[in-house]
Amino acid sequence: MSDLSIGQVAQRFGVRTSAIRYYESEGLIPKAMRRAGRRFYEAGIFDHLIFIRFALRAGFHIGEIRTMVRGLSSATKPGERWRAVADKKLEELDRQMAELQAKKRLLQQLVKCHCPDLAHFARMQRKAEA
Amino acid sequence: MSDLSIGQVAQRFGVRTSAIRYYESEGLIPKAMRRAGRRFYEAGIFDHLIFIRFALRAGFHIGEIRTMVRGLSSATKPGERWRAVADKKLEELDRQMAELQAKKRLLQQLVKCHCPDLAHFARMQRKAEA
DNA sequence: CACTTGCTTGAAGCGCGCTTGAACTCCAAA
DNA sequence: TTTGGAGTTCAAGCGCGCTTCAAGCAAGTG
Repeated sequence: MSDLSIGQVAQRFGVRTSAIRYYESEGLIPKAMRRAGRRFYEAGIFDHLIFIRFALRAGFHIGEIRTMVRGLSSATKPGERWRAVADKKLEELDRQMAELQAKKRLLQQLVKCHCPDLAHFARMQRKAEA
Repeated sequence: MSDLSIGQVAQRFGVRTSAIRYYESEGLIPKAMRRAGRRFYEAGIFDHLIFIRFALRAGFHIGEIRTMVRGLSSATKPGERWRAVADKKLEELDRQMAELQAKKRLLQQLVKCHCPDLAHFARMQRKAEA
């Protein structure tokens, strides 16, 4: 049988075995078949892993990924259902962008101010707040 | 005496007492004077708290803030020493921005693809990687 | 047979900015 | 007096995406 052990899958894909077991425990990949208690995988597992890697890189959390792959057995096409999730995530990323911009603005204040001491800085802040 | 208890400071500034104790334990604010074992503060404490709040909002970690306030007793002006730290943080924020942009690009792929199933998505990904 | 290697499970650890809890002290009001 | 509220310290908890550890089992090799 050309089935792969968890170690082989992990090595080929470039993750640790612990990660794969974790994905299984979290329901991101189907339960592997067992032989003598050990997990064995068919080539299709890589499709799942590719999706997980993609989704993590795109900023999805484990729970969101679970939601996306759980729906795989449903009638509608994955692409359709994923779009809604992706759109929400895009909004979230935009919020994070705005936060980063806000931080940059603050930092530029700090760079501009040649503060002689804490009290001076605090007065400046209080003025800015008001 | 018009000194403030930790509860009064916390309420006026809008944080919990536990946060103030934590800042003290981490060396972000000077050790408060004690009366019968309890902390009492002068008005100057707010300058410190304002700086901490500002720095946290700007994305600094506790350790970085400690570095910034520890240097307060040094000869050079705070503004001067802070600038170097702020510049490094600005670079870090730019890296984070780039990461966010990368995530957005990935998400847009997902939105564009009307994937009929996982295998289709995986093939697409493999092609994109190559 | 022993030994090694890779696997199994469940539980605990990580970093970080606090919060929460347990067990205690101190002071003021009823 | 007793009750309550606010303070003290130290230790543990949180979330999250795994990793690491402990203790043991299965299969192949000498």
